[in-house]
Amino acid sequence: MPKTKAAPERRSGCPLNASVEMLGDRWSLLIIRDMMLRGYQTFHELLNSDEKIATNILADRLRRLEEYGIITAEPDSSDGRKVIYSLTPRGIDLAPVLAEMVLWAARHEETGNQPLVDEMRRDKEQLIASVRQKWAQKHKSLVE
Amino acid sequence: MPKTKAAPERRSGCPLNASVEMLGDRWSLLIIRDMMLRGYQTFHELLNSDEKIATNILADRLRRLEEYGIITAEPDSSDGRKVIYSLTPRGIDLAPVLAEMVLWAARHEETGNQPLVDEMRRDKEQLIASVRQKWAQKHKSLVE
DNA sequence: AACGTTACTTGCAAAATGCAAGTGAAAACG
DNA sequence: CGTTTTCACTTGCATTTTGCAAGTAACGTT
Repeated sequence: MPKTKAAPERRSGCPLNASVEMLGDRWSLLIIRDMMLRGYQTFHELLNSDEKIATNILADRLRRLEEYGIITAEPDSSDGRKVIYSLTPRGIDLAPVLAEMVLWAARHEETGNQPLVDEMRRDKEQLIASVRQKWAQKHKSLVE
Repeated sequence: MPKTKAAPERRSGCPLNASVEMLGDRWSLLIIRDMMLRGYQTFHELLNSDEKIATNILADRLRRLEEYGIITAEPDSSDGRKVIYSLTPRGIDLAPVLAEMVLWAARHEETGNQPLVDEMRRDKEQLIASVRQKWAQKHKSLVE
């Protein structure tokens, strides 16, 4: 299995630094959240995020996430204009990171999206498992 | 006189967005890593991170992390030049987030700091517990 | 008093971000 | 068929953030 391709020079070899260089900005994890939890798969859908990302930034982040092997971009077979973005196994593996970040913020701060938080709190492992399963089905349906 | 905390209007109410707005940059989590795992507590120590942060950025991030209640800044009682930065309970609660980010990067990519990764893999909960305990002692020793 | 430490600040160039408008290809409509 | 709409971007430009080098004020050491 190919790991990452010739990586741009990292500031250090620490794995946390690797994560931060790939995901440490104000948008990447929100895009992954929308794909993972809301099932968004097109540029247009991702533009409608609650946080109102700009089109050039979204295009840039999708390009970077693809480079990092976190998502894939494939032309839609039934609509030549559309591009279907999908999480790779590597992207799906970010579910625990997202879960811990949601729980951390919710623990100390008044935030919205209480249903999500409650579900995370109630059974984090179960939710992560269901995300994996949902995406397994999505990949299957894209092939069929 | 410290700046008044102005209500930092959030882009959305999602708890993940709250986390990202507080921690979503290339330095904050690395600073927290150095405090949590290496026990760094002064400006000078934090400057010696593997990733070579600039002094103005470090000062700015420490200010922000304090505003968010993730760390505290107290003058050193035995050396008037020094400021002792400490993780608050809220900061310590970031241990699971750090752990998952380390494990994610290590799972799919060649990175260094293998001892840390191995320890995380072997027993994540145990490591998080030991971080909590280490910091409990540190707080006690600061009071005594 | 002179000198080194410590925790910053300041000035400035470079890069990243954000907004508005535009582009080109494909689909949908009439 | 021609026109309009949808879609996934790109481009231009102003603003903000970052990064580097240098400076500074307070304290501690000798």
